[in-house]
Amino acid sequence: MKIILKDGSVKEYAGEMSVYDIAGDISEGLARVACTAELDGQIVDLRTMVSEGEHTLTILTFDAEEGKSAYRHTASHILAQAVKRLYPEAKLAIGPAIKDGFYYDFDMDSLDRAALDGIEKEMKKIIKEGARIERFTLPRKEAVDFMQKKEEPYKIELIEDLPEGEEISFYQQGDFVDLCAGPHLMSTKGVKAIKLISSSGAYWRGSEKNKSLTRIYGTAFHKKEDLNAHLEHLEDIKKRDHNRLGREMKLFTTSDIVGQGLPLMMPKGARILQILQRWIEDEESKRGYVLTKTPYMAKSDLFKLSGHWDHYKEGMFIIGDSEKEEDLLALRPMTCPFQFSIYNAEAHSYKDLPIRYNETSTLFRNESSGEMHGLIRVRQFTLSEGHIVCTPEQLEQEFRDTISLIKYIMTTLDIEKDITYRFSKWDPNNTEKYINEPEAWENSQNRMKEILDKLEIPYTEAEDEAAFYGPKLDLQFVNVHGKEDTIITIQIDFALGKRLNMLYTDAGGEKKNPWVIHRSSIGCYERTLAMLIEKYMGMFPTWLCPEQVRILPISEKYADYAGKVRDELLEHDIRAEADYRSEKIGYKIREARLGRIPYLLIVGQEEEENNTVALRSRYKGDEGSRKLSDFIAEIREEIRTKQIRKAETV
RNA sequence: GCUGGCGUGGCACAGUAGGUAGCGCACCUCAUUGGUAGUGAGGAGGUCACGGGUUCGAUUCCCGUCGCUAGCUCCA
Repeated sequence: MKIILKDGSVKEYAGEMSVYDIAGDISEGLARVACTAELDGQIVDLRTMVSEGEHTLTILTFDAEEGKSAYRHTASHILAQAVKRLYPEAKLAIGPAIKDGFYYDFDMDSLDRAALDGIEKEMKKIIKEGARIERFTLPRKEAVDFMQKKEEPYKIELIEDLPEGEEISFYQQGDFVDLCAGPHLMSTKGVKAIKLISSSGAYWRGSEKNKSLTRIYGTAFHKKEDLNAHLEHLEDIKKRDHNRLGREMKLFTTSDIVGQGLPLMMPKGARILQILQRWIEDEESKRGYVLTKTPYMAKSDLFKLSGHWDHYKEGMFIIGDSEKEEDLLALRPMTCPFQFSIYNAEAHSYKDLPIRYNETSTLFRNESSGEMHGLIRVRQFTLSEGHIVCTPEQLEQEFRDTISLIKYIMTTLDIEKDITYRFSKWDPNNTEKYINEPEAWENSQNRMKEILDKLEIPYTEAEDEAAFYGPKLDLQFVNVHGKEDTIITIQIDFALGKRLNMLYTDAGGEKKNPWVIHRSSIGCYERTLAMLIEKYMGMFPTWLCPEQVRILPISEKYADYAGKVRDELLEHDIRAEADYRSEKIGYKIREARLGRIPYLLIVGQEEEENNTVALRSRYKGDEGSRKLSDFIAEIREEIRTKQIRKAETV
């Protein structure tokens, strides 16, 4: 047979050979580090026998994504083996490789850190033993019998769910056998550096209706140094965690007695939200939006009409005694029905459309207790919420304009590279969650897809992620923990206009239901702030800083001048504080040192005499002395243009 | 909601194999200080989240509640 390697060179062999043996023939070193291979475009196990004929073959090592997967998947089997040795009664579920590591789910009691350490030790022992990993297959019936004998009910369920005719493969290392599609390394010895990270609960097959299993997370690297670097990196990114940084920077706090999911914005945090909100409201106004201000609650009748009562009741705070239902009020989880009521307060002609409503809208959602997280998942939040009411002909242009607004916001905040687009569609089988009008769903999803493709938006599609009334384009952000959240959303709504009987008169005098775009521009302010904290590690761009300049007199003698400088800055809308207490200089400049206050002005005799300031910035460090008026002009320009400057010194 | 972990002065943490608690930073007072967490002296601040149980005695052990947190599930 003829094997074409990735560098184009050709090897010829007589008779069948395994991928592993070919790797060994290329070089012994390559065989040692081989994790998996790509044979004729398919990822295959190293044990795969290559038949006669011409083939292309690339040996994949830990450096390749697929290699990492195979490597870590093998590590997960070692984990499973170790667990079975220490806890023979544990039942195996599944154990895949994931980004940066692997996990394995077991039906067993929960584990503490000491138990994890014990398992980790056993894993290292297994690696040292270096058992060969063998692959074999069984017919379905025998596979089930085999797992029955091993008393592995979850594995039996998995086998039974495999499509008829699919090859059922197993991997064995020593006395441990696992149902697995592979690929795997050739020996447990191949796994060099492992670490168990944590354990937690996880539902069997991801459904809360099923049994809760114990999941163990771990990671594995080819080199010890890389593992250590990764662990350090994990520690490092925790320092960006908005939940930690936001509290440390006194942006927000929480209180047991106030309640879960109800963060308290402290003066600095509130300041940032105010800056963002003013900016967004002004920007939207420039783009033809009109502001509304609607109630925080409404009679349940409104939500029954809108469909929220049927599709979103679980997520709502209901006020009043549910026994006397006619009197029930509910806090609003969304603004739509309110803005629609404003629309309905007058008669509309097609000439009025589009109408773009926006509101900085405080919303309430009764999230389950385990969902709350810092500023990212809360029970009360403020959304830059808007609804565009338009004709079918206007839909595309309005969608375009919405995207353009969002892009402007993301560019200004410098987060456009940090987000991904998700086209969220309904699931026709989930009739509980969605308004069941398949035709309307098809129609609006097609409409959205068409627009997205035209705008060349690089999106991924997601089933069963839509709103109950229509498809969404979600802008996704990944937080420091690697968890993805929606930061901004644009939705096409085919349903609520009809439900709430929204109408306009078209050119022919006919009454019609308009289309509605639900959209956020900057998202929910709390969540967006969380993202900005993590993005900037607390070093916000100057225009967003709650404190932009701090003035420090070198001795109390110059406190007056420091005060004068501060007043002058405040006069020019620059947020400045002066600190007279010279014994505090050291501590007070800590934040400036960390880059959280971008500018530090030091003043003494020389500065007072010449009306100058000695400037230190996070951008350039010691920038020397300059005229106060020059400094003011510079910083004002930076704030006005919302510059994103890169910190060169911190 | 589920499965873990955690909850000690404003913040970040020690500690107690059960005998009612400390450190650092911050805070207050005095002195000193012309240069980037300055120095010296002194001081205040905690019923160890809350409720119950076991015990002669609980911050420490057990149970419950609340909150924080990592996942899962669900969502902006």
